Amino acid sequence: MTIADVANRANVSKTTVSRILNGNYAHTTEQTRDRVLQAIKELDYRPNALAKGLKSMKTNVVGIMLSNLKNPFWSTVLEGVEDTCHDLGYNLMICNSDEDEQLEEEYMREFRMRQVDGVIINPTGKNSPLYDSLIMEQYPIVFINRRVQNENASNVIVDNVKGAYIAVNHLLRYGRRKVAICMYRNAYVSTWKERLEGYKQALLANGFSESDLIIMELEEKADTKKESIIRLLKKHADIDAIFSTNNMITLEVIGALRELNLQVPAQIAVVGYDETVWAKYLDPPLTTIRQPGYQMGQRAAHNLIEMLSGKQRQQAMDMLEPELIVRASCGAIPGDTVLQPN
Amino acid sequence: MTIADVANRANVSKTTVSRILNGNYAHTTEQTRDRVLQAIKELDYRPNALAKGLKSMKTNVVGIMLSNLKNPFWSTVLEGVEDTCHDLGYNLMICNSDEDEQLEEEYMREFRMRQVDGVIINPTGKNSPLYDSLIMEQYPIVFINRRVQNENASNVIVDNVKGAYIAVNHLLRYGRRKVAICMYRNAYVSTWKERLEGYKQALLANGFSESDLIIMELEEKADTKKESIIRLLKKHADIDAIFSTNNMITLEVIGALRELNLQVPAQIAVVGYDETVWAKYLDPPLTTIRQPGYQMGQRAAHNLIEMLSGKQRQQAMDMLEPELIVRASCGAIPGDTVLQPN
DNA sequence: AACATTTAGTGTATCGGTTTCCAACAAGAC
DNA sequence: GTCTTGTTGGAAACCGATACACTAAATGTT
Repeated sequence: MTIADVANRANVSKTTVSRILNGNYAHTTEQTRDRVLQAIKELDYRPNALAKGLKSMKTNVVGIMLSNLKNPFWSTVLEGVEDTCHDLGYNLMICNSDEDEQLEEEYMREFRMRQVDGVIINPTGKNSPLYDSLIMEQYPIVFINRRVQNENASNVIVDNVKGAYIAVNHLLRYGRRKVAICMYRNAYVSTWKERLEGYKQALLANGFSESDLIIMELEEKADTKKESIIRLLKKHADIDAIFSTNNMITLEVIGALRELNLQVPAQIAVVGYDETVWAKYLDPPLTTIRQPGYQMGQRAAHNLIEMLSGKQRQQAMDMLEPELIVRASCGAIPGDTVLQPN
Repeated sequence: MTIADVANRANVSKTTVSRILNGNYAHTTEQTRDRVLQAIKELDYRPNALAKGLKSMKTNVVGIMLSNLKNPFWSTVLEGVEDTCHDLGYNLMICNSDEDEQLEEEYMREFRMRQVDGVIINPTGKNSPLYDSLIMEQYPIVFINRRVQNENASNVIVDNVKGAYIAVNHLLRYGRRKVAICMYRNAYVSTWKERLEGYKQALLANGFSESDLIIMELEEKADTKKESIIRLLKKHADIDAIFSTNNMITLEVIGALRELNLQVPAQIAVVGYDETVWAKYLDPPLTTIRQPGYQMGQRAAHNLIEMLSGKQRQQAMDMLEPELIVRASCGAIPGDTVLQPN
């Protein structure tokens, strides 16, 4: 079942069918148009996207590469990306680098062999030369969630410095004096650096000094995160608050606190990064920093596709706003208004 | 940069290059092979997958269609699918029917236009003629999570009757006498029917009768699920346990119980379907039925790809085992051994 | 030495579309 | 009546691979 079959049935040439399929009515009368559309319907003709893409150099497929598919945070982002792609006539190819720079390169290669029109990527952060060369050759790419330091990169991120700042500032405003940050040991990823920076800024802005920073670092790949946290909690026995920098860490922190029988928020207050469906049902309900995941996905897909149609320049830096959601775990009054820095 | 360029550079024909690229060394000496591989490397040649797919009628892409991308349950399944696809040399295309039968058809059409080798689908359940016709024409398709009633269908599912049975049986064994089931009102989806069936079987097996069934039905798309649950809880004021049939419903149930100030498990015990990362951190820690999501994804991808290589017959019914994870919310001793029906 | 067989490699059609260039014909200009 | 212009449509090249049908040379057989 090819375009030739349709052409035969309608007694026209392939050219004419192709024109009509693509809405190019310049060279056809309404009658031939009807004949062709009729034939298409009768034969239930489905164009072969491979052939089309091969000749036209455009597949209408975009790729998305995540670095940790397992984290439910991405469900929401993915939904935003998929919805937008569908609305704009694109299909989506997905892969998972699993924070592995080798895999990231390999998948990028596969995307390009498949002639994907562009890709959205949450970079591992470990492949700067790769990112740079892609940008240099103007390959359509949008970095999401994690920033890539290249002045010609297109990024869609959430303001991590601000998110961390409002979290920690909130804790300090409600009287906490020994606030620790709990994060992954990872030198490559912008999000961690920025959340650490926001934590630091909040402390300094509230009259604390560098020596008051309490940094609890975890191995990202380890299965023993909770044990590490317990160890760190024993080491820093005087802390009265924890700012936890992602949803997975937060769960482990809660587990550790429970195991040590430390009361939240009475003894230790907790603010977690990433609002989730379950945050409000935890014990106690968790104060979080909400990141607009769906919107981030939408924006990334939108920007990429604009870029493809040449409407938008390559370079862009979309910074979305995080939001503090106050619940009981931080020891403040739920319903309190959101605090802004400065 | 095409295969012709490589051929020129290595002073051989396209055919030879093609053979070497595909590991078909039958008609080449080691010397020419080296020359060609050298040329490939020097030119950083990347084969065009579109052209390859067009001619060879095989794309090495599989599609996955979910019906609710937003539910974090699918993160795990997706990871299993993606890992397996990657291991077996396939890429993955993803879409989201959002429980909409129109969209489901549309996406299916798109998959086929893109010459996807096969698809894994969590069906909306509303398109039986579509499923039947796909199966009839031997289109490679694996149904996941939800069963499609067609003797030639290939399904990968979890034993929902059993899952529900062990959940409810557990509640009854620990003395609950008024056990309600909380589920979506949806006539199309096998999972709901089967979980209801398991609930019923457990009651009957424990000496209860049809009249003891307490079914709390929710509108799936409504934003007011919690309110509905509260209304239903007031209506059935005498229940002492709730079996909640998916992770999202469970969260709403917990919210409703909290709002009504009903103590879990003292007044009402809860068992939820779907083990999640957060279940053990809820208040109280939640007893759940674990579904092997990653394994389900693995199996589905594996079966589909076997089917593509002709190694496996079309028909198949892979039934995975659910598992009871006992925590505090059901009122039984955590660490209790898993109960088996009969 | 003559012929058959095996090995190494090539030429070209093909997959199913798009696109460029050209043809046929009608209408309008002079 | 010829020339120009505009409209409708088709023939064929092309995108970049694969695969079939071949050939040329080397090797084996008697």
